[in-house]
Amino acid sequence: MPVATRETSDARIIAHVDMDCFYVQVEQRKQPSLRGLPTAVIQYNSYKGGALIAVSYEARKYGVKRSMRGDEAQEVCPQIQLVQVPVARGKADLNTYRNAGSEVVSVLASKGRCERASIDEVYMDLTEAAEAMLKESSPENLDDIHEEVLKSHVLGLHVEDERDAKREVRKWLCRSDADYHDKLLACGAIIVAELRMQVLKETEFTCSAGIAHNKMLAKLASAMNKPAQQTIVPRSSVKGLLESFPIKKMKQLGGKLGSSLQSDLGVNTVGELLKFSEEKLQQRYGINTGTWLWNIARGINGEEVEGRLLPKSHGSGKTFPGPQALKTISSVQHWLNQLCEELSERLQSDLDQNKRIARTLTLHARTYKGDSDSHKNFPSKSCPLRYGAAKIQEDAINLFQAGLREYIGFHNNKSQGSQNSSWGITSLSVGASKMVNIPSLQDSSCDLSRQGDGLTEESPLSSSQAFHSWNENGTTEREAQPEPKRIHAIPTLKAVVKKNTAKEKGNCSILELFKNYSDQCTSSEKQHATNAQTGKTSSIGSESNYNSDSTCNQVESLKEIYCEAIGTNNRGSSSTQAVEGRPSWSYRMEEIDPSVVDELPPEIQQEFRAWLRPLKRPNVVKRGSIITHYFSGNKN
DNA sequence: ACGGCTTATACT
DNA sequence: TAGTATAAG
Repeated sequence: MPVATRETSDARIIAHVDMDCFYVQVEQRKQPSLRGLPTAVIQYNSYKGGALIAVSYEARKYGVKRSMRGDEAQEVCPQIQLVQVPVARGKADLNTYRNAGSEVVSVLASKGRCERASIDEVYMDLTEAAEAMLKESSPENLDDIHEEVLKSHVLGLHVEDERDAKREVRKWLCRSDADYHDKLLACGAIIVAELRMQVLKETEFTCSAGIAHNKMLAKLASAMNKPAQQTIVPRSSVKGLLESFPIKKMKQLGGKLGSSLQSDLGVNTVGELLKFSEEKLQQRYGINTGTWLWNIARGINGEEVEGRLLPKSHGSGKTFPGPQALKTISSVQHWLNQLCEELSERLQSDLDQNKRIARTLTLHARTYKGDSDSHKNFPSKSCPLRYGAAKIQEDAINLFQAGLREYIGFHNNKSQGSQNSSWGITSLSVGASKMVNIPSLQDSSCDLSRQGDGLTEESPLSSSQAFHSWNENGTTEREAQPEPKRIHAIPTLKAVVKKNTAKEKGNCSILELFKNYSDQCTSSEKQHATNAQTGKTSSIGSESNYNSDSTCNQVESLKEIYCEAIGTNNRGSSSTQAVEGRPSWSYRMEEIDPSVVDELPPEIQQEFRAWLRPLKRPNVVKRGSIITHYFSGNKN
């Protein structure tokens, strides 16, 4: 029977795919003679030989690092091949890399839900694919496992002798006493190896990957063995992995937050985070961040793979460091024109290929910060976006002027008409955001499955025309236009909760537990939930006694909620409605006393707690306020 | 005041 | 909402 799991449970199979020194590979494909040579991609050759933005693994052996200048790189590695980023309109042009990234995504998207995490990284949810594979042939029966799979690294698997590695990995993959999670992981690893080979074949790019039960662990793993390798994270290895893992290397903790963890809490490894209660972390870092930290310390991460193959915004920018700072309106005008041209071009391709438009134009600028006392930043400004390079340019310069007036007003002094020196712009950028699909050209089938083909799809004229007619009589009256049907502008909290609550398939220890539990806990019908409980049930959950009526009731209600969410009581579709009005639920999650979870068997308490907890909560209460402290439940 | 350029997200 | 700040690579 098809079983369901909530996505926040760790029965998922998640992969993180990370292209190896991607820009270098793109250049090496363009210029194959560079293959195998120490190579780096640089931009702006002028100052100290340009800045490195990607370094091949051959070059890394010589100590070449990103964030070296070209000159520096040549000192440590004289043979290094330096390739320049393409330049257009006087600025770096990353389009070739963007397009190459899209090539990769469209290969990967054939196999499962993909989230484009950056130009060269993708998350995949392979749960369904892995389950399907496991269903028809468990890896234990697989004689024919490809070399690439055997080259996987399995965390926590000890291989005495390197030469035995593949044999050991095969044994791990095929061992018949593997638990369900490990078998699914094995299937995931097989799928990922296939995908990586397919990427290589179709794009000539190598990549590395991590296969784990959630995004955080998958991401961690993909970086552990590079290039062109994959790493598996069995559940049993998580604790040991995180224990000594440097906190600053965790995603999201590389900046100030991570530093604060170190200096304020004295936490240098993820393991050391375990010492702090959830409340303590919430009190210090806010409700969401606190809970997030508490979870990642335990290897728990319920974030979903988004299913998004296209970027949510486009931007074009350039810096004008130090002496090159722009000091006249006309120089700003010039550069804004360049940036807007590029932006407009990219918006037009996006429209042609993906049938969507951007609705907001944003301008950012920076001024030098050094000496002047008033620490005021140049304000960002935005306005409705009108298509066409000329219009974007016009709007952008107006935004700039508006920002400048404000900036000068705050800053201090008298404006010198147009010439001079109370300001200097060190960075300019324009961005387009709030992408929405165009109703008329959007076919009714689900776009997600088609997005990957955007590149190959072709009907530029028709799409432009459709757009223009839609847009025709209202550049300013845009709001009066009929709204595109399937706008999902901002995911509301409700939507998030819904996604996390109503869910699909898989298998889960909780479900199994409840099966057993209801077998023994006589009544499976809720009306009889008040049945007298005898000591018999305690055989499940250690010594804990389910002897209080209310506890039993609540445990029953947990069960109902769980069954509801996974659609065993109702069809999956009804659960959508259940979240909005909850007509079909007998209990609300928030009515459950959290302490009943303590009564559950220890092995699933953590899982259930993660499951009960909404992914995000509105951050209403001020950080560290008395109120938070006062109402925070007690957990050890 | 240089590592440049892009993107995403959380907070307010 | 718009605008700011943080983070990543």
